[in-house]
Amino acid sequence: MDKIDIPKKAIYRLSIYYRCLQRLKENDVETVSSDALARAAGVKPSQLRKDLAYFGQFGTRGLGYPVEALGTTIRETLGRERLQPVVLIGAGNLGSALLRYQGFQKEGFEVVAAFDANPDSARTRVVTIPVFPEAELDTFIRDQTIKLAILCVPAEFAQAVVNRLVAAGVQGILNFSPLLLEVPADVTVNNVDLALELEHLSYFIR
Amino acid sequence: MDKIDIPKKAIYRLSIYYRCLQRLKENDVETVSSDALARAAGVKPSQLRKDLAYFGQFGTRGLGYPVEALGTTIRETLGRERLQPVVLIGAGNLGSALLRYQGFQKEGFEVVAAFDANPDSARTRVVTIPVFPEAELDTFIRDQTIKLAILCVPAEFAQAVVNRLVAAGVQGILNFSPLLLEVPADVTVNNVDLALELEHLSYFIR
DNA sequence: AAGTGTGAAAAGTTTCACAGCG
DNA sequence: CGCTGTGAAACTTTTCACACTT
Repeated sequence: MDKIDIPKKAIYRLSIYYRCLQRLKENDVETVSSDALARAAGVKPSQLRKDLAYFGQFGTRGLGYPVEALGTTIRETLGRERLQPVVLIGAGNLGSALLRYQGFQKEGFEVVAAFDANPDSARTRVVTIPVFPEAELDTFIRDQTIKLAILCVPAEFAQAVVNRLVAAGVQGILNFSPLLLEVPADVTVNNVDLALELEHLSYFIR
Repeated sequence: MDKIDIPKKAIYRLSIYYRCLQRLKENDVETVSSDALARAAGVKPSQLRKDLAYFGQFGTRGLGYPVEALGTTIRETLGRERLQPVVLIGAGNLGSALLRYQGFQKEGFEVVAAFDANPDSARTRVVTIPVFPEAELDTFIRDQTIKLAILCVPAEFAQAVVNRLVAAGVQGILNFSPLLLEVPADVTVNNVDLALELEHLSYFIR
């Protein structure tokens, strides 16, 4: 894998480009210039071209990029050729909202199961995704070879749950606990820290 | 304001340091070295020192940083001396979960009101924060001089709502719509794009 | 002529190493 | 002596400018 020298931020942008390409495809656009796609994605054209160049040559000089083919390539690059199953741990307030959130399915992720210390609680009954007791987490992940997990448990349990997830084979964790998680180098953690984001904003208002 | 040449990422880290300092304070620690605080925050000691140096000199050589005083300074730097009122727009699935989310209050933000096209919907009844019809948004923000908003409306309405927020005086927006928002230069938008974060992870699993 | 691909410059950020202070 | 503050070096990422292809 020569993923080493590609800026991490470029990977994020790839997802954004992919979304824009999908919209273009829906509108039956066949070709798009770096200029137009960059504007849609909110980046500079030169950056878009540089980002795409990390993965190969996709454009035709004088013409632009083929919408469909570029979309497919990015999809494959992101490892999204096939539907990724995801589990969610902690179906509390935020967790159960995420279970109902349509954005994940819309982008082609399937939340196949949720786990909670108290699976019968009122909140979890609303959703159609099955909620299992937390104890079954390890075997489920192993049996279904799940690689992605969304973590919504209270901060004090987060590290313990992460250790179990990692041991069971999870390689990517979307973490909503405001906490620094310790994981081996081959596991990626993405932190979504809502209070932190709000705090960051408050610096910029005068 | 000489906020110009401070790395944006340093601002994020400031919030993290602040949290760590709060924990230390709770444990009655009076002084902390850059080494210890950096480890708690998950950064290199040299980076911590550099970050703090952007704002002045707070440490005592040979000793470390005073926990309480440094906390206060960071708090002021982040513009958090006083409780910041926040409004939330769009009390749907995700929005109403955020209304119930305790993390914001825990970090000293008060979500004072929510607005929704359909304020009487079942979901919004659970929460104690008042949910007003969307039409009252503009006057409320103006009257209460609200500067921060959390945006959870469906993507197709997001830009229109943002225009109203900005016109009413909002300067910071925490945006949960997977959409590029257009705002004037003096308004800051923080995007939390959940599907994007998951997609990003899927690149790193093999 | 239009628009990509890319080396090189610029800008931004992190890390180092050590002088200097308590 | 211990630990901060900081200039300079190293590294990363973005932007530019233009050669090159269709």
